[in-house]
Amino acid sequence: MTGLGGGATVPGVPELPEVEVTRRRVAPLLVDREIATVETTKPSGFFLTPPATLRRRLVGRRVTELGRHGKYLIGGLDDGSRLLLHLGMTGQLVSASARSPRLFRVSDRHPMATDPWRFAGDRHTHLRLGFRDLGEEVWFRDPRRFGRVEWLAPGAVSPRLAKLGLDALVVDPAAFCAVIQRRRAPLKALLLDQSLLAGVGNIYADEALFRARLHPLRSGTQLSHPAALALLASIQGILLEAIDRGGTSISDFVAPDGTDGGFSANLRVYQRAGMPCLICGTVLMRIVVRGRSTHFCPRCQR
DNA sequence: CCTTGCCTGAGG
DNA sequence: CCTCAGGCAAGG
Repeated sequence: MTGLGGGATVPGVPELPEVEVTRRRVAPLLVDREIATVETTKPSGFFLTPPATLRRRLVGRRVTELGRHGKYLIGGLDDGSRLLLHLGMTGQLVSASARSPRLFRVSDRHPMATDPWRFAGDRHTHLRLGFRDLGEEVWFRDPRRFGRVEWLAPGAVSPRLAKLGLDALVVDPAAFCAVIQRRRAPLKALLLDQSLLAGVGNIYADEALFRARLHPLRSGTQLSHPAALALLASIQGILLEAIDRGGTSISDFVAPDGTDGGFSANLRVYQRAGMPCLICGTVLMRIVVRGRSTHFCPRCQR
């Protein structure tokens, strides 16, 4: 998923599609199962809820559902409490058993597919959930620990969730236009703002702006209604495409043969600065907006 | 240095 | 309320 390629340059940051693909793959393992064991690493910023508390609250609970809002996974438990998971930059959920640890991967060509053992039981696995009557466990690995785990009491309001805007796949066109067209900030900044629209990260923001032919520094207020509608269509289109592909952007590895596993073939501007635009041949540019790398075609995107 | 999310402080 | 710079966390 990330940092595994040793020299790969495409960051495999989980955004909405990767989180949704993870949700779909993990849900069958969790839902309607009773949590029997909870193992963690020592307390750290990764645990918004201390490991000991987590253990006490989760053991014996049955998982009723696994939902998603933006980049957050939300596990529902049978006592009305919830378990919040955020994959951060390098988080991944792994299905594992003593017999055959297996990674929830996004590509059959991923090196993890042929070498799953390298991920078994290493020091980066911070949360392990075991279930009654099920050999397989669900592991949360996260080498950089930008990910987060939080237990929410029944009825508790999570400030993190409360701040989120509508999910990028759920928001309707009118609501999107209303929120984006009255903001003066650059479109790139607006798309990254999780309180406006939840789920879009750096990669898909750049790709969506390119497909909508909009300059990342354009102000939201400068968007016509049709342009705003087109932008939302681009965003949702690329997110759905990515989900269909299995969340390709989750990979940032270099395959044994030196290729990148096909990931960058799906990217038209992200990390392609200095290369020719696939549409017009103009050299693609990289600028920094809000401290984030931003890639675009100066000719196609106005 | 690079990434995300969160926070605070400085300004409009 | 809105915008934006800067810092933090973490590791390769």
